[in-house]
Amino acid sequence: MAAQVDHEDRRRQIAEALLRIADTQGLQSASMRAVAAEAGVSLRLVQYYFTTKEGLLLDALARLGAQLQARMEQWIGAAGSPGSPSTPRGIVTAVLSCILPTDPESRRITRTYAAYYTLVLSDPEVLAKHGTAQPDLLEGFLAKQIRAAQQSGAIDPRKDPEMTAAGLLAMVNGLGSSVLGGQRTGEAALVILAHHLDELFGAR
Amino acid sequence: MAAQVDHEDRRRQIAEALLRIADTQGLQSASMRAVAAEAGVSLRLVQYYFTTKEGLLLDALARLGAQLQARMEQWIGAAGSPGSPSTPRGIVTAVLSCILPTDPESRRITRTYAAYYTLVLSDPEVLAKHGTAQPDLLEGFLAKQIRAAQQSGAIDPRKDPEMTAAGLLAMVNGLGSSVLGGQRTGEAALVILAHHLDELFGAR
DNA sequence: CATGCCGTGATACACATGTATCATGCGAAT
DNA sequence: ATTCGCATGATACATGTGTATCACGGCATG
Repeated sequence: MAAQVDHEDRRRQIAEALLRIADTQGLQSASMRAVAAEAGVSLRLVQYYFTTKEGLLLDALARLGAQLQARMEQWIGAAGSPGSPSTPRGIVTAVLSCILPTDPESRRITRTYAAYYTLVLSDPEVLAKHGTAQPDLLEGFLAKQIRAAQQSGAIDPRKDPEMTAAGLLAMVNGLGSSVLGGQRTGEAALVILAHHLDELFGAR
Repeated sequence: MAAQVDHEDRRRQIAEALLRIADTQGLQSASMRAVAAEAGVSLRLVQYYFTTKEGLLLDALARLGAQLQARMEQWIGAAGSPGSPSTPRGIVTAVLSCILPTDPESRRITRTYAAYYTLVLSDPEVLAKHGTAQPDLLEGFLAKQIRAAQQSGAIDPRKDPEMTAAGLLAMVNGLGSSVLGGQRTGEAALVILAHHLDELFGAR
């Protein structure tokens, strides 16, 4: 039987309020009361749907992960739409540059992830499955694309795919951090990434 | 006249207690009382030497920066001691690999910096001068070393020094984050870095 | 109609936190 | 020797926090 109100909708509404606060003011400002106010509901409601704060944090993090994944799939799809059908280079470029905080959406996602980062460091065991699974998968995916590019002759076959993928991903992460820290603009980071991708693939 | 007690000593003692807590439990656990307890002094003393908490945080951050810089200079010096006198490649390798969280000391520094990172994101203006100056200087320094290596023929002269330096630094940052997040061991990160440095300089 | 349960509001509670205040001791300068 | 100022201790205060409790309304089912 359908409940009187849509629970999932409520949960989403509250969790996204949490993410909004984490983005704009950091996670330490995301108190239960602040989340309730941001979501336009009472404190009791937040308690009702997510019994504890940890539950709320975890649920919101899961949603954030889903958002990032959706965004990546969208960018990968868009990479092969107008021209050639999804060359490895296009896919790698899409994945990496969609992580970089250039547009408002990616800025939001990156900032919010950064807000969670500190939390993970002080509470390593709680978020074990969420934190490590995603990056490793991404790294493997990139390595596969690189290997494909090597077989089609686009990349020097002497390069190690795993190491190259890991290096690229780490670089994008670091570039993202520098953008968030205000040291560099998002466009500048994108230029640096493009430069290195140009160097990796034989284009000149 | 010399004060009854050495103020600088006390300040250092308290600030390092703050850094110790930030390293092990994160900055959000570094309350004034916790810092006082860790330093073995009364809460009043912490208030006395650093009137406000913000003052304490800033002072501790400055000390952390000094520690990192000292460590880097030491590693740069050690890079040219046994063999050749400080080749650019040695310097670049030393600088980058000394940032990576491999030994306990660098783990401590990196973790503590990470703890401050979130703070900078939510309070961008307070730490404006401290946050942006250091990385930019480092990047320029690395670019200079790369340019020198190009002139001595060790690096492909067609590479852009600034972009290469920025990319390397970002990569090391990202690698450090992955190590702290438990995704990778410090040695693994070092291997990846070495691999990319081998690729940059012509060695094979 | 009665009953019981789900959704929701108001409020309480215990605690931690940053900061301020009051007080005291102790060395030094007049 | 007295007085003044620095260093330090004990404690108070206002506020924000996560969580728990009590109470009430409405809808479905008997």
